[in-house]
Amino acid sequence: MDLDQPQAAATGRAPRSTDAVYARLKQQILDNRYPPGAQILESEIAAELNASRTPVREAFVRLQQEGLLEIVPRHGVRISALSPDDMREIYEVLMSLEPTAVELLAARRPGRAELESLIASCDAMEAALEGEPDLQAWANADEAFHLSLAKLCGNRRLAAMIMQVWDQAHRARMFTLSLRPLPVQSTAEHRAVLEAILAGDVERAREIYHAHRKRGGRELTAIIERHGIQRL
Amino acid sequence: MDLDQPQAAATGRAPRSTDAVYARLKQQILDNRYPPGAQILESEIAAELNASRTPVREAFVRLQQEGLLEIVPRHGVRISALSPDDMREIYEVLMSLEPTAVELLAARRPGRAELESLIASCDAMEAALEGEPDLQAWANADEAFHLSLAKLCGNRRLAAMIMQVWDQAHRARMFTLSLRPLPVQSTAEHRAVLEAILAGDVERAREIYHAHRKRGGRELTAIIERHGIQRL
DNA sequence: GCATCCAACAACGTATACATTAACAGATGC
DNA sequence: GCATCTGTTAATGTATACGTTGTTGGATGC
Repeated sequence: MDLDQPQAAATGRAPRSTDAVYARLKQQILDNRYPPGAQILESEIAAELNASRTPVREAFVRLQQEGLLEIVPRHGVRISALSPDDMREIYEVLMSLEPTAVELLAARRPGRAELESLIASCDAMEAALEGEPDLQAWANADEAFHLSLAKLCGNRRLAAMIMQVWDQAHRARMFTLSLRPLPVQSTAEHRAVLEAILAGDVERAREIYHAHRKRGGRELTAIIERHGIQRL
Repeated sequence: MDLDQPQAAATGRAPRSTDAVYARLKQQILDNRYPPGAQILESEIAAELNASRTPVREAFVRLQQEGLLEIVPRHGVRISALSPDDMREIYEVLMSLEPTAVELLAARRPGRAELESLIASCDAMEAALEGEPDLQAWANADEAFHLSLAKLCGNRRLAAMIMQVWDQAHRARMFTLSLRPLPVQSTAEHRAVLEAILAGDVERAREIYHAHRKRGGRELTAIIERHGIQRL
């Protein structure tokens, strides 16, 4: 759990190959460009990204600790594949951390200005469902909402942890996006949380958020079971 | 957040220098052998542990993501120094995660056998306060209790996160150990949590644990303020 | 005397070389 | 024909070499 972006955009600093490899590799994993469970060699990535094995190894270590891949000694790395049990773990963690983040934020009594990114995300989610639904846009706004909230809570450790498990679940969310019912209720819940924060109603904000996560977890579990998905 | 011990005791496996460096360095940091905020060079550690810079760098990356040190580009690493604000963050995270862990454990209705390590820790805490108090023994038992609980909750991600922030706060706990009142109430609270788990009373277990953490946080904050501690 | 500039050096970031290990294939013995 | 053993090979883990960067100390100019 590093608290800052891993030395990424340190302006002016000489750009480090390690950071570039890390960023690109992470993006490719999140974009599902490697099948879950895939075995990859250091030299493959090194060749693909025009770097030597050294920065690649360093990126592997970072990504392993973020739970996106697993270093298999003497055999390169295996891209993480989430089991239904992993999804349960992730949702349990989020059901614990996210309501806390909301609570901390609401207790600060932030003004509209500070919540601008949340408001924008809410607007974007609602807009994405008007007329022809744009699920991809909705998912982006949903993600933006949750990550903004994590960042705004005033606890960098909490934020880093939320973002970490969120990333782990990213591929699963994208996969189930089109399998779940239109996220109308979810969108409404986001708006309700936002209102509660603005009203400074700490307890209500926490409640709604917890229910939101709980419902989301149930929905996802149902989809996974219904489709008999074992790993993703 | 790696879920397993970082390839440490993979029996039979050829021992990796990286793991040895990682383990020793981590232990030395937790033992406060480096002053908080200390700047250390790769070559110093390499010489001290009879390894080359390569495994040292890898260990640095792991420890940075655990929040025990910070890699300062071109300047080696700086051992983390906790500010009062950091302590607030850590306690907020623990107040969120640990009650969840207790809840998950209690909901499983575990038998006495499964809770043996918790029972032993409770006994040890009580024993440490009988007669001449042995604060070090008490602290060890306290730590054992909390870490056992994390491991028993059935969620590896949750457990890893708890252990991570717990490690971050380790030095601060050791420092304040002799400055706080005799942890009689804390010991009683542990026993009460254990009883609640055995009784399968999920809600009560969560409540007690949350209150326990809250009180601990207040106590620590008070000590920090009273002594005007800025970094540790 | 003080600020500035330059040069030497020290440490890092990356590439590469070397040692080690595990898998695989071919050969050998039964 | 099948199992086993061994030599080869490929990929990792570690050490080292090299280029780059940031710092420090001294000399120079005002």
